[in-house]
Amino acid sequence: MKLEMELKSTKPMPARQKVLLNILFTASWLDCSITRQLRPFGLTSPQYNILRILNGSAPKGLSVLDIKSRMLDRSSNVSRLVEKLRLSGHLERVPHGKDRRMVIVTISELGKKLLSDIEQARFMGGGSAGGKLSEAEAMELAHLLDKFRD
Amino acid sequence: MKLEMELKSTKPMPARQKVLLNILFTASWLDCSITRQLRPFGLTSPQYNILRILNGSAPKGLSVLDIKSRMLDRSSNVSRLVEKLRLSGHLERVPHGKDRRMVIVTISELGKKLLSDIEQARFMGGGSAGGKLSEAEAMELAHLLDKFRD
DNA sequence: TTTTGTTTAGTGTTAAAACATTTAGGTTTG
DNA sequence: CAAACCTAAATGTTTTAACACTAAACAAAA
Repeated sequence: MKLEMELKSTKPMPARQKVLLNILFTASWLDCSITRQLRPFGLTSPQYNILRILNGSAPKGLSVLDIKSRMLDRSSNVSRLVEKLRLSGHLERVPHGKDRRMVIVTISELGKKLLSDIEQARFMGGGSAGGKLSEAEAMELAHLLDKFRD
Repeated sequence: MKLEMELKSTKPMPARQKVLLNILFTASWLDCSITRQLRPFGLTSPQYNILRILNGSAPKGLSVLDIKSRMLDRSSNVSRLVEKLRLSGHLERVPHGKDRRMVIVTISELGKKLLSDIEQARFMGGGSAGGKLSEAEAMELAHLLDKFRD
């Protein structure tokens, strides 16, 4: 559905403002959908984000700051999120050998299994967001978003 | 900067997944920028959203549910946000004549003034996000986002 | 009319975000 | 070396989000 419909906007809007609202609205819509998909697995979306980052850099781990710098939401409190995931057994924390201020965080086998379970549920659910977009359109969209942030 | 750079992503990603991450990242970036701009005015971004919705439908007011259905983030607790804005004098609440369950919310003069102050500060700051996009690109981006949600 | 169900707004509670601050370890410089 | 400074992680505190639930008013039907 078009944004104007979604927001029941009456008056016409300048294109740049429409884009701005559309980005915020689409992201909220998407995050809501992701949250719903993650719920049965007991994960929040920032937690999921961390697990995927760690999985991507496995078997090497990352420091807390390295994780933060790779997150979608840079205002996340990584220390507390990591502690939660450690308590649930999805990652491990080991002190850094050289610099004892740092902590190296690594995804555990249980964490990897959870990620693959989620992947599979998504595949089964078929609900892949953005499915209406062609490959070329997806690339164009990503490019325009990059340009938007410039 | 390109998304891969921002997220320090090493491995190549399928286009649709890249779009997904890009939408979430861009929205978080944008929301952070808006929050920073609103801070001096003592407004949060959902509060600002409500004031703009009410301003758009002034002089007629809207019910709490009508406001909610027009918000960017549909999970907002409009009752509490409205109460906050009422306490700060930026809007007014009057019970609906016919249906006493409803409350009609209207932006106040103070609320209108606040919006125009914010508008002006933005214009002065010059920091209009998406400034690098041409009119045509902005329209294309909005269209692709609409299609993404389909 | 009374019962049943529905809609609208508000509330209660828990968890998480936002933001500053602290603690501890490391680095640099006098 | 010691003092000042910087960096990484954790913590404290306040506000807000998330979610279910309640209360009141309306609507419909028996």
